[in-house]
Amino acid sequence: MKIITWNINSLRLRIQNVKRLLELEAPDILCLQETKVQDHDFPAAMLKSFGYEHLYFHGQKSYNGVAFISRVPIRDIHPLKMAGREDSRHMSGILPDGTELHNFYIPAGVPEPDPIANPNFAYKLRYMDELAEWFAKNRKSRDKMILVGDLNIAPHENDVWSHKQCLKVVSHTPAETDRLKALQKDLGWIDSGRHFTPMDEKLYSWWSYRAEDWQKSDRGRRLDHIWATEPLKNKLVSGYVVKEARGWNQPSDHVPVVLEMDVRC
DNA sequence: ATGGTTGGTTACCAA
Repeated sequence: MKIITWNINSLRLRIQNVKRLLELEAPDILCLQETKVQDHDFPAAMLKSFGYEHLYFHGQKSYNGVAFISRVPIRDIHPLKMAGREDSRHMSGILPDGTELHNFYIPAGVPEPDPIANPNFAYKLRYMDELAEWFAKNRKSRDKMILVGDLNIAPHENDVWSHKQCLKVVSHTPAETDRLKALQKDLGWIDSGRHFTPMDEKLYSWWSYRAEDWQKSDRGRRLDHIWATEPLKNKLVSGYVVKEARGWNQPSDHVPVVLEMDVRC
């Protein structure tokens, strides 16, 4: 089974990029964030024509929005709402083998990393706190689960281009990285990105639109993640990012993150 | 210290 997560930053604008990824990587399930499309405008016919029959989406106007583009049916689709808001930032479902799949778009929280001056950052911290509470209360480390998404946090030193210069930049502040690491530790989640790429190697999934040349400056961050719980550990086969997607026509600022597992779905 | 770009919507907000 191959699962991909991708912040598409408008599904309708980048439907041809989605087609290209599906042809290139042929995932069983593509998990999207920032679809920016309401459910009645979701490009279902187009995605079905790409060979993906099972579509699940939870969108809203202009912002946010998550989806599963799948070759296999996913049951018990369910959105979680955090921090007292109705944002379309999560959906979960159960795969045919019983694994629970969670797809998150965690608030970016920009621009200043100050919860008093910046309500967006306060929302992000509260979202993280409630997320940790929800998993602690409702799930166990022995549950077969995969968690993917744009978590908007680069937890480790080599998940950003400069640890020192990013410490006060939203996505790499201790308030955020401590919370993400605690969430990971609680249920013993395995970070597949770092399972397959050593900690001392730079690994990014996002490059800003604002760089003159994203490749040359290479000021990336690893904001997108795929985690798995312990029962799936010995099934993990490979994990990588599709960096070339950042160079496609009208690219998303995020690239797809891939996990392959030795599991039939 | 600042501005740099993009997308959705349609005058700015979110990232």
